[in-house]
Amino acid sequence: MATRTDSLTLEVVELIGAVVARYHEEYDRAAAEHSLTGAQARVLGLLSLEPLPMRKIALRLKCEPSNVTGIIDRLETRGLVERRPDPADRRVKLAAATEEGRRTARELRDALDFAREPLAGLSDAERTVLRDLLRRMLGEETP
Amino acid sequence: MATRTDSLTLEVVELIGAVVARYHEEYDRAAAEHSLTGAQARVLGLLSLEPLPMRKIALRLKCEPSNVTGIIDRLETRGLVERRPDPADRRVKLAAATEEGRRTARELRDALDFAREPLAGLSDAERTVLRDLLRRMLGEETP
DNA sequence: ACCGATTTACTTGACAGCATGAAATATTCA
DNA sequence: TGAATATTTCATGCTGTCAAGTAAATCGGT
Repeated sequence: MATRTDSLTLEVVELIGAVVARYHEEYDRAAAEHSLTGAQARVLGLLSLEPLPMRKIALRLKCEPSNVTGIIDRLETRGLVERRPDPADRRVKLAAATEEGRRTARELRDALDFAREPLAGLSDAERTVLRDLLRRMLGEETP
Repeated sequence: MATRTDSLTLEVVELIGAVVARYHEEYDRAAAEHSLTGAQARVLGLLSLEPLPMRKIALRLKCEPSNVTGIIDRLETRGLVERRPDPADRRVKLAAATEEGRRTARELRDALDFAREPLAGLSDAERTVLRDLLRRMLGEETP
């Protein structure tokens, strides 16, 4: 298709690349302020909502379960996360954020300027348009 | 500010997170098809446009120069990149894509479906709107 | 114009984190 | 009992940082 060579599409792709870079910068910067890596911050964010079995963390991160072991190890060492047995299945271990972990996750969310700064210049109407375009891009038809 | 708690903004931020995840999936998948890591693919893409001194690669990647040494080492081992002296300054080494490197970079770009698939559902008018919104988000006022 | 001190470019080595894959253990389920 | 599942451990490779080292350019004072 002509899609690839068309200059408008190329520019949009380039802009998306810039957004991706910016997103990571902000995310890693916010994480580093709490001496966390990006991966640790991401997992802590997940666990601040609900405890999860290791297996499901791996699914969300799209990585091997053996990798999650190490990430949870580091968070656990720092007292941000704890492992609990799952009463329903003694094979699984639930990773849960501790009180301190939840607090850190909250501070992390608050420190993430990405939500505020770049979007601040857009009106509500523009954000709605952007939301709908992104939804369509991602193939989730507007419900 | 109310910006953070407003649900429209939150949804847009979440969608951007999804775009970021999708972007990486596609990028890493395309790179893996050529047995390259994401970082290697990124550097090869840069060098396929023009040779660059190690220092500038580090600037573009926002990482330490010592890190670039290893990435270029691996690409050089595979014959995709070569180091050349800079005639103007004997301290600097220019990394340049070889013929095979440029070919791989081209195949990589062609295999990157991100440009086609998610944008394919959008009309030209919609892409223009998206482009302008992204530009404003990134703070580059439309020239 | 020269020379020593500083700065710049790159590399090396040590170390931590993320990621994979294979093998081991414990538990569940058919 | 035997197959499947959840987690961990181990070996390995890549990315990233930082500190130290080498080589080359540049600057300032004479």
